[in-house]
Amino acid sequence: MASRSGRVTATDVAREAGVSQTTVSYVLNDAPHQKISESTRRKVLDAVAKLGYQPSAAARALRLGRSELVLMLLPDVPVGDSLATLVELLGDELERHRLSLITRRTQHAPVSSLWRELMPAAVLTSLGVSAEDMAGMRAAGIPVVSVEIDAATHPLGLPIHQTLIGRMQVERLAATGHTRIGYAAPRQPRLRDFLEPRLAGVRAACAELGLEAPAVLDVPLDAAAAAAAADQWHSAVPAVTGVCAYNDETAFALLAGMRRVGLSAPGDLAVIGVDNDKLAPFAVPPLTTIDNNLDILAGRVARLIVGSIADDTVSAAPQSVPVSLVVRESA
Amino acid sequence: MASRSGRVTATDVAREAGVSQTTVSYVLNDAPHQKISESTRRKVLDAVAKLGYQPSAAARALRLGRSELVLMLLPDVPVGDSLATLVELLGDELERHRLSLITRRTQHAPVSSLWRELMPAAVLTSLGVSAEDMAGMRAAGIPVVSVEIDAATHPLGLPIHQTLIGRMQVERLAATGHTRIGYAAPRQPRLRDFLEPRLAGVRAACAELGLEAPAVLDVPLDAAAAAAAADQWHSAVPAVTGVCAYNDETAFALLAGMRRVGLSAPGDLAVIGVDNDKLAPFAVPPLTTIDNNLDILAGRVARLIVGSIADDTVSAAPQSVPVSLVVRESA
DNA sequence: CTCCCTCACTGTTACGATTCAGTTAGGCTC
DNA sequence: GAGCCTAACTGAATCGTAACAGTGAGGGAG
Repeated sequence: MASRSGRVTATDVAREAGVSQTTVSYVLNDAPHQKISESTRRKVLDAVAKLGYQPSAAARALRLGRSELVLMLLPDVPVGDSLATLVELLGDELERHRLSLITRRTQHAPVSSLWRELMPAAVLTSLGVSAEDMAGMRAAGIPVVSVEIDAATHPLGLPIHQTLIGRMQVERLAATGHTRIGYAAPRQPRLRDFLEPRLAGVRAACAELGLEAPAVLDVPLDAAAAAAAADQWHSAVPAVTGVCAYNDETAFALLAGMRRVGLSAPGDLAVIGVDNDKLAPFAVPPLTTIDNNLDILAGRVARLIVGSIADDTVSAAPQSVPVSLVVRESA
Repeated sequence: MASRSGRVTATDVAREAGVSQTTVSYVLNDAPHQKISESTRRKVLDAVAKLGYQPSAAARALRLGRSELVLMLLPDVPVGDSLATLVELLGDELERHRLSLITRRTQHAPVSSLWRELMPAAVLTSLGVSAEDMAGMRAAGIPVVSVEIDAATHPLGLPIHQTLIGRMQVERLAATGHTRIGYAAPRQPRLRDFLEPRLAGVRAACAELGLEAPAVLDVPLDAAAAAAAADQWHSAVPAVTGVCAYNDETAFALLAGMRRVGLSAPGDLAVIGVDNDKLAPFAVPPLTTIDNNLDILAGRVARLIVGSIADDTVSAAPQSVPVSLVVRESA
């Protein structure tokens, strides 16, 4: 049945169904403006089922000039629980639309060679794509969706309000009576692009609430170093009594450091994280944190991508993704 | 310069360099058995650089009958820190060989439609691919690498000795004086395929060391439920004094549960996890665990894949990946 | 009866790369 | 100087799909 090669092609299906290959293509693609009789359609679909025909992604991509891949460009940062979750959810969501998600670190290869080579159906970026690449992709008709830090710079962006996250951290601490706020920053310089807007939010909230500016300290993922930071906050005059951590990992490290120097949360130092890590409920004490609701974000991003592939028009102005406070015991 | 369409093709390069398109292809692929003069080679490469030519992955895939994608089939399980890390490391490693990693949940789509559609350069599987699919892929010349549970059933497998992991957990507990062992199993039924060999290792080690069979209890990711399990172990007669957790997440939940009922590790109940999660050092007390060295595994898997694509022959019998004990304080 | 229109298809080309099977031009041998 | 060989190329077929541009049959209008 199958031609000389092993593969079952649309031509094989056509032969089996007694129609032309063109007709097979029309049936399978529900081609608009083409009248196909019900009997023919049935014959084709039966032949497809019988032969187990599966269209070749490569041939389709060559013909259409675009593949069914979605390229996600990641900042060159170790993925934490939250980013991994986003990638996972997004992959599942896109899969429902027959799209495959490919992730690449921005750093490793020039971005242009990637998209020119893969002809992705869409590109998903969070940061650091050059203006030329943006222009090139636009010229090639590739929709670019950015999960944003700064919604202003990118047209088709889905903002995560990083500043809002920082704001909410401070508001929680202020609401529980803390007036002198600390900020636990991770050491990795690569995270700075995420760190800065969050910290800006913290600063802004402090200013608005009439609090002193936050005392920023590095808290690396190391209990001993974190202990030093905890001690420094605690023994400051006036003492820092509430700390916003960059994320839950940093918060875990800080809590471990505090334990070393005999401090406990929230009594000596209240701690609030970001991400709602899977392990956050098991921290000592259970970690109060900000959930950025990546499941919702993933759904929206997927819809935005699918929409911009189909319509070829920019969808409605993207809404900011909700962010919620998860109160446990650490703050 | 570029033909009517936007894309720069090999034909454009050929025109620019004043040679045939065939020659361009030979130069770019370093075609063996083809003599290309140095001057021609230079002309072609100059034209490539000048035009910014990037070969079309789709066209190449169509011609060669195989793409540059590596398909990783995942069991339908929420990805934890360790699996996410493996995926990340593997992606980076494969990227160095111009391969792109695509992950898919086994459950969602029939596997056959996936590989027939994508024509991947290789398939990476850990579990649950049907015999027909295996045969089909073999027939299509797609190398299948399995990161193994059971090295016996798959020919080109890279075994992670899950049983060895269980064994090492028990050995650690026995070495620190524990004689009555518990096993903290996750609730998700999907994890059973990983759970069973680990538990088998635990059972075997207990038997060999002359200990009673392990007391297996469900420990879901919920502190209250984990507390019940902890209490049950502690109040058994004779009491269970050391628990092997399925993984670090389960261990975190168990430690949280113990805290609720006033038990502490390792005094009342020693706890040992698996995975060496990023947060394991920050557990209370810091979590003793088994590191399955996924970075090493990722490197080996990548090499195995690249090797089997290139040689088309099965590489040397794969060695089992080292597994190591990380001693902290919980056991 | 002729003309035209619609329905339901089919023939053929193009997408961009790889590669088999030639085809020159020049040098060497006898 | 005829014959042969090799180096250094080029022409054309091919992979599987999509879709443009027909094509014949049947029916209705005039």
